[in-house]
Amino acid sequence: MPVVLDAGNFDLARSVSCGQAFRWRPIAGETAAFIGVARDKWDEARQCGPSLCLTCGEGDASFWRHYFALDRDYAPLEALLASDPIAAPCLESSRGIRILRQDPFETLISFILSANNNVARITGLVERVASTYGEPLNGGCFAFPTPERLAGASETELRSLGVGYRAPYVVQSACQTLDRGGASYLETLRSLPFAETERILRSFPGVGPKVAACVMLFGLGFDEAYPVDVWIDRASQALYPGLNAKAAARAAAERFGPWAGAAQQYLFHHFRGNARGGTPGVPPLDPA
DNA sequence: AACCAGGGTGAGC
DNA sequence: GCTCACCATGGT
Repeated sequence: MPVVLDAGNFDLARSVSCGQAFRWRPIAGETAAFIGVARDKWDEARQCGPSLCLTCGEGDASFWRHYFALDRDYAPLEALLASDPIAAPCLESSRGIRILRQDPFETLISFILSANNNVARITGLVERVASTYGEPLNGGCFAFPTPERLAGASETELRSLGVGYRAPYVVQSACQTLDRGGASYLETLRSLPFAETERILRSFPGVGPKVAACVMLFGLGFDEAYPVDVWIDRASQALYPGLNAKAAARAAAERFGPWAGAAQQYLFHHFRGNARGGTPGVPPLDPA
């Protein structure tokens, strides 16, 4: 029995394709329909106007409502962006994106793989890692591998999947997760202060400032985390033309406060989208 | 054929 | 504290 969730102006395609999650692929022959995996569940998701339609049973409805953050009102973010003449244009291209509530270990490994890489290739990497080491679910999907499984993976095999020089980072970070208590340890980071969580995450091999911010935002619920990659460098400097990249990013994060992470995602999607051909009818931000 | 992609590490300063 | 070469891989 399908489930229909009230989704407001939630945009499924944008939310699962904007580079925050790597486990959703479009269903051939349909528009705005995706099959994806989160934790130990897989599902088909379809945009049905202002609703999100799922093929799961009623018992999983609350899980997906939480995963897609349908319980949260994004009006304050939209107002914040609309009030800035530079940021306002990204509303047209990014409205409806929600920060998904993903599994911390999956985000940790996925964003270790993201280093100096691009979204399309990361998606393929994560998919191959999952199907090689993950538990098979129904529907031909695979759960993301456990820390135990990846801690025992061989670097040679990971390299054969295309992981490249990040292979030792994956194995060692999985080992370190295991040493500290497994996947549940990462969950405990939610209740720690921001700076303390960042410090701990950066002690994992392959985790620097950017990856730590992604894990905190996408996996641990730190809404004020503001991951800075090459696109956000450019976007931040468009917002603050006088400042260098680092100072501009700091100013932007402070300006958006508890909405910094979501604002970052809207900016990322807008800037990256413009570089990839743009959204028809939507003028680009001035990169200056 | 260089250059780029949701960067991090280690060496040298 | 800071900068910089280097790191695999595939697409343009």
